[in-house]
Amino acid sequence: MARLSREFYARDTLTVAQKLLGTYLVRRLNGEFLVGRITETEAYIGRCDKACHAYGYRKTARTSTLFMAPGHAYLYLIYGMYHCLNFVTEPEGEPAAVLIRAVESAAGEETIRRLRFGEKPMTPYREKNFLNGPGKVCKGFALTTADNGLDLTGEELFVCESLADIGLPCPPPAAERICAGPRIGVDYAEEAKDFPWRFQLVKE
DNA sequence: AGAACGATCGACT
DNA sequence: GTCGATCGTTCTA
Repeated sequence: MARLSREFYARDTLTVAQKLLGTYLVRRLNGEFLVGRITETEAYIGRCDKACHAYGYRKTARTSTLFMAPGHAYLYLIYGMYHCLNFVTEPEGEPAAVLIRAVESAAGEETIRRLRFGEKPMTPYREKNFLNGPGKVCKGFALTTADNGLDLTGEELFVCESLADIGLPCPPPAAERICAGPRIGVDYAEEAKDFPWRFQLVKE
């Protein structure tokens, strides 16, 4: 199966964060493919970014994942009850990552719905708030700290450019552009709180 | 050992 | 718009 290579992730984090928009997150769970089209990302760069867990190259048990080779998954628990999915970027030794903030379901939707909402019926409210946040993405794709450190060049979790890469039909391309803005929930990060390092696809 | 806090979400006014 | 849930990580001592 064609998938993004380690070289894809080994680049500048701001580039990777933008290039990931429109690609497909693929999670293999019990033989089924759960797929989401990535629509929103944020960049975190340890070298210079006070919002990054590895700011100033701070290496602890948690941040050690950020020091792995590019193309690994960094998952952590936030607020005691949610998880966040990131992809490690930059050449190995530069701790940095891209946070996956939102996706649109593209395959395996039945399973994703059940993981996300249990047996609760869908409503317009739930439809609107399906996978539009980092904790929601992890819930819908059954990702937890148990998956921390997964190699994205492997079979369980990876990203591909096109649905054709995993043998699925491709929807027609939409008219979209990239919009940049400040990141969410990092008001404590002093000057870094205003960095325009959040990227999303918006319809024309 | 203890305390503070968080890259969030959903219920509620 | 506000607010509480809930617990691992990190820092201080």
